[in-house]
Amino acid sequence: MPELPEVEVVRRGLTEHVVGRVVRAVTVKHPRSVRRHEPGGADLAARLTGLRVESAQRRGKFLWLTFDEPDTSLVVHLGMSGQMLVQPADAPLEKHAHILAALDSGQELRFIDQRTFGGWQLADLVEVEGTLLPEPVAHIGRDPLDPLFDADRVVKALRAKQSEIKRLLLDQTIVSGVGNIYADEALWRAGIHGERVAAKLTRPALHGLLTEAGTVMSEALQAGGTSFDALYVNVNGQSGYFERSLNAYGREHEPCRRCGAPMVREKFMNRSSFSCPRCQPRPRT
DNA sequence: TATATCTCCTGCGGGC
DNA sequence: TGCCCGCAGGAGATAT
Repeated sequence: MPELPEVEVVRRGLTEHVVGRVVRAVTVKHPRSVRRHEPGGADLAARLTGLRVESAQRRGKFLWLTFDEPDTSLVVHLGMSGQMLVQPADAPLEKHAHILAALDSGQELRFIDQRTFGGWQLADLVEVEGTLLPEPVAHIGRDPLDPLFDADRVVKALRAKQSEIKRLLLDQTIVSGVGNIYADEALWRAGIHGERVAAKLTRPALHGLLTEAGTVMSEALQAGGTSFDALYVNVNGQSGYFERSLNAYGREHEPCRRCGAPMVREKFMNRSSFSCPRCQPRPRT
């Protein structure tokens, strides 16, 4: 499932294979994949055709391409199962290939998305605190790998919240890029239970948690991302290998790699959370 | 205003 | 074998 490291792997792949190329034609095969582009798939296809890709950028889990047409961007979110593949135009079509963009290189950029949570949309670029961002990304906070990430500011924002810390880690407007997997990993490394109320955590504890979030995602990025199945692959169709290094996520009943206690799985926000009951004690009620 | 919950979707695995 | 159900989860919409 694509989180920040996986999205960054895709961004790098796009930089290598798509930047500098001209879009020759676009085919939208599934309307849900362009549902956030309000004028519709035909408009998206018409406006993309003829543009030269100038850069591939990212904030958190949002990707976007910029073009030789100023102020225009193509925002891509991979959702839960999205892939961006660059294939020869005559390669067999993948089952869930929903958008095809023919490039002047003779290759095709394909958006493949089994669960259709992701999608493409064209958006204007707007300036936010000195940085140009697509309008749909303007409200997203900086991620821990961003050179301008301001940990003091994020800690201050967290300490003003009466909500559980894991819920806040997943709130992309506060700190972006963290999904369910890396939230559990960062909390395990920091020794904090996800249901602790943020406002009751100390500043050093929150700084430590943010540091761990950045560290775990950096390590995952070096490994090429996390992959549990065929749903996540990078722009070349290769899977990541970081799942071998996960300490919390998916390890129910397995011994904690720090203290040996059996890891537990709990329901939180309609999804699974994995933690060590000894290293990450639940908050006192 | 802040916080919590619901909804979208598809493939897989378990139970019967 | 085939059917049904629960599960996975990002982010916007809706409810409290």
